[in-house]
Amino acid sequence: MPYLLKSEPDKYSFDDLLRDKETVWDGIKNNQALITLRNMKKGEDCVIYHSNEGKAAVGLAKVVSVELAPPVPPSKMTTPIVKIKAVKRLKCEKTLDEIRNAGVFQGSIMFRQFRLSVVPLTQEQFDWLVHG
DNA sequence: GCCAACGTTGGC
DNA sequence: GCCAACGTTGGC
Repeated sequence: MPYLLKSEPDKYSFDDLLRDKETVWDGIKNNQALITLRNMKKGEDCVIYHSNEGKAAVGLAKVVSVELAPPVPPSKMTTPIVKIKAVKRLKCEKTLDEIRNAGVFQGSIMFRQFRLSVVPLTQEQFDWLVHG
C-alpha cells in the first residue's frame, strides 16, 4: 500500500531527503499515524507532501526498512522505526487545492482528518499524484 | 468514565 | 501569528 508522508519543509524538506539519500521518519506522535507506520513494509511507495510552506506533494520515496523497537513507557505499543530513501522529485507537483479537488480524494481520510501526518493512500490516489 | 484544559497540526 | 479541529491528559 502506498502512503503520503507530511513534512514541514523548513524542518525537513524533500530536498533534505535527496541530499541525505535516506532518513528515519521519526517524530511521529499521533497514535493513528503510528499504527500506519507499524504496518509499513519494505519496498512500499511514499509520496512526500510539504505542509505549511509549499502545501504540495513534491517527491517520491520508498520504504527501506521497518523496525519495531520495544515500547517506550508508558506506551505499550512497539516503536516503529521507518527508514525511507529518496526516489525522485515529482515531475508535476500537486498542490493542496488540486489534491482536494481530485475525484480520487473525495471523502479521503486525508481531508476528514487533515492533521494526520502519515496517511495510507489508495493505489488510484497514488497513481494520480504521480501521473495524474 | 466524564469533561475541561491543554497541546499539536496545518491552513490561512 | 492566529485559529479551527482534533487528540491527549489529568482531576474529579
